[in-house]
Amino acid sequence: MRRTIIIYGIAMAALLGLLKLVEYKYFVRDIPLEFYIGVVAVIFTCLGIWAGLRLTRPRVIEVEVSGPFERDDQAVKKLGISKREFEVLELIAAGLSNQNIADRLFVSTSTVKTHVSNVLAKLDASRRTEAIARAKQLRIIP
Amino acid sequence: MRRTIIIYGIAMAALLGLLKLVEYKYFVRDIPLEFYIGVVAVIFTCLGIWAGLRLTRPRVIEVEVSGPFERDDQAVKKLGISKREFEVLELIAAGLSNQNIADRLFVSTSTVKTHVSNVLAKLDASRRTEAIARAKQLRIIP
DNA sequence: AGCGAAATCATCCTTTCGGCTGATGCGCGT
DNA sequence: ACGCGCATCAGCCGAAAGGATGATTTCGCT
Repeated sequence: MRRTIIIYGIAMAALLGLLKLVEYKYFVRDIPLEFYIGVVAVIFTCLGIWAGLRLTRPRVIEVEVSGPFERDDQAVKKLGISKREFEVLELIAAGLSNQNIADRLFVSTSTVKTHVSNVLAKLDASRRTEAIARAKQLRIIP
Repeated sequence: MRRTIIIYGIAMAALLGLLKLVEYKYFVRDIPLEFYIGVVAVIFTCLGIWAGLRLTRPRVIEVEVSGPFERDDQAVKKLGISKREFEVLELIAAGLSNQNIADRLFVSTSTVKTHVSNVLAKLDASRRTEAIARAKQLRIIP
């Protein structure tokens, strides 16, 4: 989150600087102001869309039909797995890498690694694939 | 979606019109260009965020039935996964490391790695966790 | 207001994985 | 006999994952 804001700020600053430069170097005054504004509008619209998507929490997905899968929340609680850790566990099971997870949850890979380590410890696993297998077995993921 | 685009277009046009108006009426040239640009950037960033969220909302996915599991041998054959490779895939899904698999199948880790690589390629995955997810989705493992 | 649990991030180090290349042996079918 | 698919093994390299530890921030609850 912080990172995105920073990146956004930098991009904004860079763009303004660039515009300033262009203005002085190439007599931008000759370009109609509307065009100028239009370019900025388009660029920032794109940035806005990007930022908006980035900032939005991953919509969970969920589906369920048929399968009589029912999460054993009891087990989750008993193992002491926190909410965030559980999210990470789900993404692991979805086949994402730490980097992928970090991007999706909008945190650093360090954080993801910490969560992963905690999950592994709590599930008594030493590999993520093992964690998936155990979690499935314990009925805490489909 | 269509409506969103229309609204967006109208908003953009209205804003540009407004700016033009302001420009002529109140000598906007006196206002520093940077400030001008900044305002536009902020406004369009917000619009971008709003539009982005609006445009990408509904993303519902599938499916799945989970009754008694039934392997889709068709899929396995279609993917060209050999017998041995399939064995390895099952052990991967069971959470074993390459070393574990090698021990269990009485072959070297080199062999296991080769099989794993082939499986990954055939499932179009780049991590074993991804392979597990895809295999599950394709109903070739439970 | 303050305590404790979560969540976040970082660094260092080791192990495991994955990609690539290349090689050998075996059975099967034309 | 020859080609072909499959299974087997090896070595190298870089990337990803895992373990250990410490620090800071945020947040819920009392």
